[in-house]
Amino acid sequence: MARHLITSAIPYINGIKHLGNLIGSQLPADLYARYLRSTGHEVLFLCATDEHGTPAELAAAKAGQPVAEYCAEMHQVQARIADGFGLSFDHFGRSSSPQNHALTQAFAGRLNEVGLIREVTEEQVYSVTDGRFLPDRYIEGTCPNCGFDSARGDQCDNCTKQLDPTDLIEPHSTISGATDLEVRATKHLYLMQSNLRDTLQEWINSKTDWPILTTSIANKWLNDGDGLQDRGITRDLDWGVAVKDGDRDWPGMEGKVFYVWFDAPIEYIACAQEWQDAGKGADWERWWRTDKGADDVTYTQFMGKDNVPFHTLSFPATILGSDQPWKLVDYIKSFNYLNYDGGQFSTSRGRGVFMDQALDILPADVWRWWLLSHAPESSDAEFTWEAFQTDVNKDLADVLGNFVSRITKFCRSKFSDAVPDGAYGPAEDALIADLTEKVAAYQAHMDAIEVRKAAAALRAIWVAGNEYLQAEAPWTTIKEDEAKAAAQVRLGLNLIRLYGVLSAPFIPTMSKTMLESMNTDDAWPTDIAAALDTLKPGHAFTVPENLFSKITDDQRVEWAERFAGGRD
RNA sequence: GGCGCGGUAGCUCAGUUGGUUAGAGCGAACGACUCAUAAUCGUUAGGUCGGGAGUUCAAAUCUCCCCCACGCCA
Repeated sequence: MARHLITSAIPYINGIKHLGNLIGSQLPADLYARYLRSTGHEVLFLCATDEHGTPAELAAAKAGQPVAEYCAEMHQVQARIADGFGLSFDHFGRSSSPQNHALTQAFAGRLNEVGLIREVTEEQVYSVTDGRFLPDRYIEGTCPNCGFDSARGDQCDNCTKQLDPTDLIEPHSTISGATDLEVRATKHLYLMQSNLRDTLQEWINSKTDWPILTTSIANKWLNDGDGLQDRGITRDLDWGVAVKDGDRDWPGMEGKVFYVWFDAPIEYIACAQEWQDAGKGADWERWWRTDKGADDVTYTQFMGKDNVPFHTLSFPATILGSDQPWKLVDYIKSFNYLNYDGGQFSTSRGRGVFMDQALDILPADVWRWWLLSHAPESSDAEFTWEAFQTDVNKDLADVLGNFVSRITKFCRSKFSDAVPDGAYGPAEDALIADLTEKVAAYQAHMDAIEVRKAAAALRAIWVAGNEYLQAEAPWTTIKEDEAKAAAQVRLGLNLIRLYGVLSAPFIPTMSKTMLESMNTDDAWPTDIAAALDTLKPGHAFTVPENLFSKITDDQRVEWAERFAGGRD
């Protein structure tokens, strides 16, 4: 029994995420959390919404709501959908929480105390009409290079030339369209990451067991060009964590907030405080402070590859820079992207399936199974409706669902709604030996967080049951030796229980149905022979409804059409 | 243009430190079975491992060059 802290990258607040976002961090994190809990470990699994920054302000304005209200509402929406997918967070927090505000300010104060903060005065574009400084990408104008009339302040999308907002001809605000822009001086705080370069490099170098994807991205940022650069950690915005030096005011920084990428990862820690304050647990520092019990915690982070630099460098720079005994991440599991039918998922164009839509058309377990068994671990992966249909129909309906169906219905028609009595023989012993190996392989992949391989191993365990039934053919056996057929059926019913237990991390709802039908517990097997002897003769069960109805060709065609693009 | 991850059977992917006839699932063909969601089980077919050169007794696996896809950055 060990202690595991697990966090998923925190999704941004403005809108509902698509399936690519889901499989990129929350879903595999949930798989791992569920597996560790099932196998008897102590787990704290945290996630939250990332609520600060300009996009949230603009989304709120578009919705005609105050930003705090908008965020509170969207947090509820995301929480409900996460629940629908069975994401078993111990707490789903908010980066806008009072806990995170205080902790973020405390970190900034501490970093200032140890001399890792410097003040920089820079020139930025200010929109008089909007009454605010504009980030580069909210300024558009004509490209001085190619004449494209919708070039953004940071880059021209037409000729790809990198720009400064001041380069643009006839620049205007994309928020209001205002043209009364002026350049004003403004002061910001920079985290001196360059001072921590060697420390970070040494730390990254020590992580020899991390995925190549993770370390290569980190090394690129550490060594590319002039190496790791100092980073601005404040912004001229209203919505965010007010810049303070601990709990004191920060002279000259009035009216400014911390950059969203400074406060968002700190929410991983603050979320544990929220978890405690919500009455769900106690002693949060036992998970986060190595001087207060967290020295035996294994901390695993899950995220998409776009988040890797912030988790391998920026956030560790905050932690290491503080020189305080905060828990550092032990393992980063990063994912590539899931593509949709030959292209990218697109939030702006509504291309692909979004989490709420997915739950509208099919049970969560179906999505969980397909996404996890195709997790983009080694490279980008591809979602197509054809593959989705054949894969889930085959795996969930034909291999697993039909197994449950055939054995329970056979038992009911030839025996009763109770486990029949019969002694196991050589064939059953052989299956037990085979499954002992297969379960060990499954667990090895789960321990290593090899998601696809674990799915394949689990499927092989399901298939073994069908192989056994086909070879032993109780429907034939029963004609000459009823006791032997009874043993075969008893084993089959016990297999349903075993499958229910082992499959729970992937398909928790179907697993629950299986276990409830078998009227049994969910104790993780340590000995397969014992596990397959759990349901004793006479144990009553019920024949469940089919676990999963297949996706029809008509449905596939309709959905492919519906999700091709055009969502608002 | 630079950098990064990839390019293995029709499809989706495995292939650990180079070593016997390159693997799995799906799909296909054929066969078996009939308890079951026309499900299941078995057998077979199919790849000059992106292209070229090199190192080696031996390369999908190492080196160099090139091509392609995707991504990041200038």
